[in-house]
This record gives sequence, C-alpha cells and structure tokens, in this order.
Amino acid sequence: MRTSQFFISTLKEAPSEAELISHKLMLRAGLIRKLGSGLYTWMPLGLRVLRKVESIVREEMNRAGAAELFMPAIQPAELWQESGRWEQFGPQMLKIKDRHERDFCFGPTHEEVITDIARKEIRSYRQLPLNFYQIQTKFRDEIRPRFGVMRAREFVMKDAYSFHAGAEDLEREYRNMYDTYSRIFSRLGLKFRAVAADTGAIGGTGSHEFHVLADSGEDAIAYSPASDYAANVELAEAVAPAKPRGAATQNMQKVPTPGKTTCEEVTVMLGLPLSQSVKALAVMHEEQMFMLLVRGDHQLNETKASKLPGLNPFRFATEKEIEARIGCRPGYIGPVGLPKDISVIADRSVSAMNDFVCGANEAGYHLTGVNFGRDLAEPAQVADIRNAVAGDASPDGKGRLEICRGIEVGHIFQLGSKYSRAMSATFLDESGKAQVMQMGCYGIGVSRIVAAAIEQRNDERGIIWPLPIAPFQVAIAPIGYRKNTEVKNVADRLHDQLQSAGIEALLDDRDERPGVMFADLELIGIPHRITVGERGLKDGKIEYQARTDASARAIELQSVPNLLKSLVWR
RNA sequence: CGGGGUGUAACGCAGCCUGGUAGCGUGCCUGCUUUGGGAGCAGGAUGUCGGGAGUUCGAAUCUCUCCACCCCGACCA
Repeated sequence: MRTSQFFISTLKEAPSEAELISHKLMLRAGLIRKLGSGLYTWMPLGLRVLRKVESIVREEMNRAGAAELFMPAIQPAELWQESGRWEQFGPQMLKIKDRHERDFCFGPTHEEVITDIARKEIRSYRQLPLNFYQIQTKFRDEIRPRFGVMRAREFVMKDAYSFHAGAEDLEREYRNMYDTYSRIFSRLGLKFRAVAADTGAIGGTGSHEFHVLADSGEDAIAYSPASDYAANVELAEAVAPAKPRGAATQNMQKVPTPGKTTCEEVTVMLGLPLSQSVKALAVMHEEQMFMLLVRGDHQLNETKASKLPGLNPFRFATEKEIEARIGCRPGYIGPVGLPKDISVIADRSVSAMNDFVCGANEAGYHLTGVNFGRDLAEPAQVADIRNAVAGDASPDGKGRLEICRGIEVGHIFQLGSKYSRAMSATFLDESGKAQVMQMGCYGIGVSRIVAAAIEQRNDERGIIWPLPIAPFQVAIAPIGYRKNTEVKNVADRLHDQLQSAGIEALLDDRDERPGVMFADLELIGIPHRITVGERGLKDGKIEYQARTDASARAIELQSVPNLLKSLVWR
C-alpha cells in the first residue's frame, strides 16, 4: 500500500476535547474522527486495526467451536417486553418508531433475539450444546460518553450466547470461553488479567471480567502474585486482620484540634500514623442513622456497605441531619458517647484497633487513646465495608494483594435460565420432557480493545502497536523519492517484494521531508521501518529501525526481505 | 440527570473585563530555494466569532434564550 492511495491524516496537536492518551493519539494519528458525542468514523487506518482485532477474535471463536451468525441491529419492542427489559433497560436503550408507529430499539445487546432464535430452532437435547456469536455494532445511549472510542455510544462488540441441556455443560463451555478469551488477548499481544466479577442481578454461578492492564484504566484490580486470585477492588474481600485487638495502653484523652477535620490533618498534627485514626461516616437508611467506621487510611466501599441487611439502600447524611442528631458538625464526629438510636457498624480492621483516634462529637476536638469495651461499647455490627488495599492478605489465603489498574474489554457470564425461562426456550430431554435451556453469554468490546491497546502501549512519539494488530507491519520511508530514481526504484521494488511475500508494507511516497515522514510513521505506530536513502544506497545498504528502537542500523539491501520475514512471521 | 467548564479558520489559541466591524502559531495553496528528524524566503486563500432574540448609532465583546461539546459522579464491552 502506498500513502498516496491510502489516506494518512495526522495532527500535530490533539483536539482539546481529548483527555485520555489513547483518545488523543487516535485523533492525532487519524484513526478515528468524531461525528457527535460518542459517535466516531473509523478512518481507513483505524479500520485496518479494528478488522485485525475482529479477525483474531473470529478465528479463536471458530476454533473454540462457536458458530458465527449476524442478527439485526434493530429489534422489535415485543421481544424486550417479553423478557421484561423494555422498561428495565431504561434510557440507556435507544428506542425508535417505524412509519407505522411500532416500537423498536437499536440493540444494546442481543439476549432476546438469540433466545428467540433458540426457542424456535432448538427442539431436542440432541441439538445441544450450541454457541452462537456475532461481531456487530451495538448502541447504548450512555449517560456520559467519553474517552473517544473507549466509551462510545455506538461501538463494535463480539457477543456470544451458548445453550445447554444442563448446568454442568454450561460450566464446561464457560471454561472453554475463559480459555478462549485468554488465547485471544494473548494473541492480540496485550497484557491482561482475568478477574472474578460480581454475578450481581444476573445470577448464576460465575462471571469473569477480562482487563487489559494500563495505569490509566478505570477499574482497580486486586490480585495476588502468589496465586491466580484477582478481583475488581469493588468486590475483593478485605479480610479481617490476622492479629487480634491489642490491649488498651493509653487513657482516653480529649485533645483540641481546631480546624482539623480530616483524619490526615488530625494525625499529622498529633504526630501519629494515619492508620491509628478512625474515620466516622454518618449514613441514612430511611429515617434511621448509622455510623460507619473505617480506618483513617482506608476507604469506604459503598457497594459492600449497601449490601448490609439494615443499609439497603443507604445515602450519606446531610450536614443538617448530622448536627441535629449528633449535635456536632461533620469532621469531629465519632463513635464515643453517641445517641443510642444511632447504631455503629465497624469495618473488620477497625474492630481490631486499640488506642485509636476519633472525633469527640464536639467541634474542634478529637479523642486519643480510645478503646472498645472500655470507652465505648463494642460496635453493633462488624463487617467488611472497605476497599481492599495493597498489602492486605489475599482472600484465598495465598500471599498479599497488590493493586493494578485495568480496562474491561471482556466479560463472561453463566446466565443460567434467566432469559430462557422468561421467553420459554425449552427443549425435550432424553425422556421426552420439556426442560428450560441453560445459557451463557460472552462479550468482547472489539472497538474498545483498539483504544485499550494504545493506552497500554505508547510513548512520547505516539502509538506502539503490537505486531498482530498493527495497521501495517512495515513502513518504507524513501528519502528523496521523486528526486533520486535509485531511491525510488529500490523503495518500489522493496514494497512489491514484501507485498508478494505476504508482508503488509506501507510505502510513504508522499515525498515529504524525512522528519515529517519519521514523525508520522512513529505516531501511527508501525512496528518496523525501512529507510531508503542515497546515503546508504552508495554502499548497497538501507536502514532498519523497530518502533521501539532508539536508533536505526544499516542493513544489506539483499537481506531485507529475510530479515522482515523473520520479524513478522514469528 | 446533578455539579463545573468551553464554544472565534482544518488543529491549538488570543481578543471579550472596558462595545468601534477579526488576529497569532501550525496546517493548506502558489513560486523559488532546500532535502537524513516536523525546512527557508516571498506571495495567497479560509471565519455566518455555536444558533436565535434583545440592548445600542454600532455587538465576537453586554443581556436573555436555545444548542453543541468537554470535565467530575451513578452505568457498562
């Protein structure tokens, strides 16, 4: 391919709307162009990457025994009313009417359509199991689209749905998909991690998210290097401290802390470690106030807290409510001498503390040397209500947790019978009895992978594509293409040779100055570059530089095709 | 949807406070020179100043209103 026929449109400066590195680079490299909020055109260069991701996904799904089909993007309302999700999905679903005023939606996902197919097509256990998938455009009317293609409203997703005669077979296929996903992300050349996820409202016995690791990722993942434990921090259990509570060694003292309202400020002023303080958070469940206690250096996990029996759902108390019930403004509240109708819920690590610091329920004062049992009653409830942090013991008992960040690019579920029951997808078993099918579903955010790959792999010069998804494998940069016929001839010949050897080469025939070419080719992130110039040709040499190399090295012209074959066909 | 912010040329921005008819850098076009890391010189083109309404002799600038986009929160591949 030649740049003159292809379309290269790079930007020196990123449009101001982009904040995330991958978003900026995709815009700068001309991979995408925005049409509206969360709506993007995939330009030729970007589309090549997207297609490569797709084909790796497709190959591995086929190899795993799944069958590709293609469902309509527009779906009739009736199906969604049948599953009960027409209302439930809410404003995230783009609803439309046809000319007869009939309701449709632009599919945000395809459980309904596939279940409809299954119930019509599958009659016998002999036809099971089956796994159907498609790669298709979805539309979700996100509350806040952002980060370019990372959270777009229209995006490309691979969605697969499996059907089984029983739970055991579903579990087998689930493992099969787990392994397939691992292969896919390995082949894409990305660092990733499979993470235990909340099965939540969907139910079933298992769910995993697949995350591409990147410091800028939206999700925090807790994992144990000593085992295969990994979970979203939101879900990761913060285990109780191994050491039991120490005995009281100090007397409780009221100390003035004027103007110091945060644990940080108070402990700094008192010269104590942050972990010696207790953070008190007043929350409301209906008309009942609760005080949640978390260690000063920990963070409340609202998801965990909202699952506690008395707290579902809860909200933070307002400043007025706190003053009315505790008689003190927030910043100085604590569990000592609290009105009896406010019950105290302590995190596990708080319940193991002695001689701690907390608010005195009096503006401008805190208490030090506080101990449960002596200065105040034991907490009414002790529970896991904080986020796991690095250094916590792993919940599986093996090693200590570390925290990393990731971008969710895949999610697999065991759905069980949620949809098949609602939509009566049944089959006849060996004894001729109707049974509800077991279902699994498996998603991959194809377009998001492109952004995630850039997020994981970039430098100050631009994108660094993993070879398997690079838009081109090799770039040829001729210096003085139109001026020096030898340069032109060598570059043209090289291009044709590589092409016929099945290597995807991009010949930059724009006749730009070298600086411009190099900058563009690096921004675009092509893994290998061949520079053809008068200087080297005198000695029958060209130069080779990998995208990750600091400088180029001279190579015999004859050895180029072999060198590239060895680089490209690993 | 709640909170914050921004809309001026293809991209990045100034001008707005204090009203007087549109500017800078990059990019783009032409010519000459140059040619190994985003060239130099000369010339040139490009704007409904987000839309509408108002105030005013006069609005990018002041007022009202609508719209779009971005950031922070709940949601998700």
